[in-house]
Amino acid sequence: MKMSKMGIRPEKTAPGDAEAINQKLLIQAGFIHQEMAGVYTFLPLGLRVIYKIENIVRKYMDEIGSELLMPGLSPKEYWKTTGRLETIDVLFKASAANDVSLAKSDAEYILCPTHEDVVAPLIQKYNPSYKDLPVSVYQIQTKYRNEPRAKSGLLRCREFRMKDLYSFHKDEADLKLFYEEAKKVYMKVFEEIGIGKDTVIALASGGDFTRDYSHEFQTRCETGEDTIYLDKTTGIAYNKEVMPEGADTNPNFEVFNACEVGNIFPLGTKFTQANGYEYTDKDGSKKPVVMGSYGIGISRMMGVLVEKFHDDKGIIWPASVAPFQVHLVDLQQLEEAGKIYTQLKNAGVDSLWDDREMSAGEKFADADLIGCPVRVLVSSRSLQNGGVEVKLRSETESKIISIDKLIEYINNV
RNA sequence: CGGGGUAUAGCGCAGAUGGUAGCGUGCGUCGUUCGGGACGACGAGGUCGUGAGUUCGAAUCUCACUACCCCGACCA
Repeated sequence: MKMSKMGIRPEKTAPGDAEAINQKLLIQAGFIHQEMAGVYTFLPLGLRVIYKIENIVRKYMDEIGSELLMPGLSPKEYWKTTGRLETIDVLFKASAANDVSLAKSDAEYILCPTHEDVVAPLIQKYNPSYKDLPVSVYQIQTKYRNEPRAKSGLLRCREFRMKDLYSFHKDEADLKLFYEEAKKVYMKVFEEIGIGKDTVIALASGGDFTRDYSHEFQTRCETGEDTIYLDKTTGIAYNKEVMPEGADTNPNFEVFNACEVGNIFPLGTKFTQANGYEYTDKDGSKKPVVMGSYGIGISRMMGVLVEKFHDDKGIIWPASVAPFQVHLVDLQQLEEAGKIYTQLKNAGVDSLWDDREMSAGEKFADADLIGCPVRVLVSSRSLQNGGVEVKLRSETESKIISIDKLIEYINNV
């Protein structure tokens, strides 16, 4: 992508009222634009990161479920059926009553905060028999939750991207099998994104979903809003919310801040029973379907990555989710820059080509701010020295690489 | 929803005791520069969050409202 045609440019200063580092850097670098508290536009750079994260998630979720897409807008009746119209206090309700064309209508809809209530009747319709189970579906979709206090940039939004997967089983034992498999697949996702070693599975409250524990995927992060207690002998992690008083003085626990990037719930029959979803077993008897739900916060993940991976100059994206692999800096509008851009493109390397007429310092500053893994600098000086100058965002030293070895170099980074 | 803070040019900010708004940056034109946010000259850009009130006169004082940020409560 040519930077001159991106339609968005980095700011020289960070927003004055932002405190969270992800909010400051993502806005300053031009990844997101705030529309309201907790509601953001994903700008070209930001959308690319969202897609990168989503595609990694998608790749692994395809191993355990099939993708579909449910609507963000849903009929109120689904939520009445499950009783959650009253119990979820962050529901956004959409009204059509003031639309002249529907003058007398008092129809009210729900902007979905999650989809258990929508997916259960859907799956019920197509999967009546023991032969159909287990079955699982997922989607990557925009959620709406009227958080009483949106904050910290992408960490806590009122509109956000989420992957949610739902599984349906004949019994608790089968759910348990799937549930454990889902944990493993989740960890693969986090490993590929680059936070595998820093992510633990913590026992947490099941909320009003279940009296059992739910399991949170918590990524170590100094600015994270959750506190995790890791039992050093058993290796089991707990969210502070389920810890008894006094545990923080117990030396057997390692205590650290973390940010929740995923949460999985054994739902039991709460949603299926509310809908009267029973399958017909082999012997002809009716039995309640057992359900689980599994979420990953896509847009929050983007925020967490910035919280974790940055320095005083800007973002340092993990290569797997960087908006571009290469930031091509062209200091003098050289013809070679265009050739290199095409060469990279033909080799399947995404690059952001800074073709703007600006000073070198500004281009370097923007490259550091945006945070692509590899900076490739082409200038009359670099050409004189035998090629292009490459520098990793995570390092300070640069070196000259001949143009014909550039692709090979990048592929080995 | 409680507590605190903020709201002035695209962005970042300054404007004591009331007198009709300024700096930096960015933007436009010209010239000089050209490898870590270059320099000079000229220029464009603001109903000072909204609405009332006090006053001859309000960015400034009073009240109400709204929005945003932070702490707390909440977070299926």
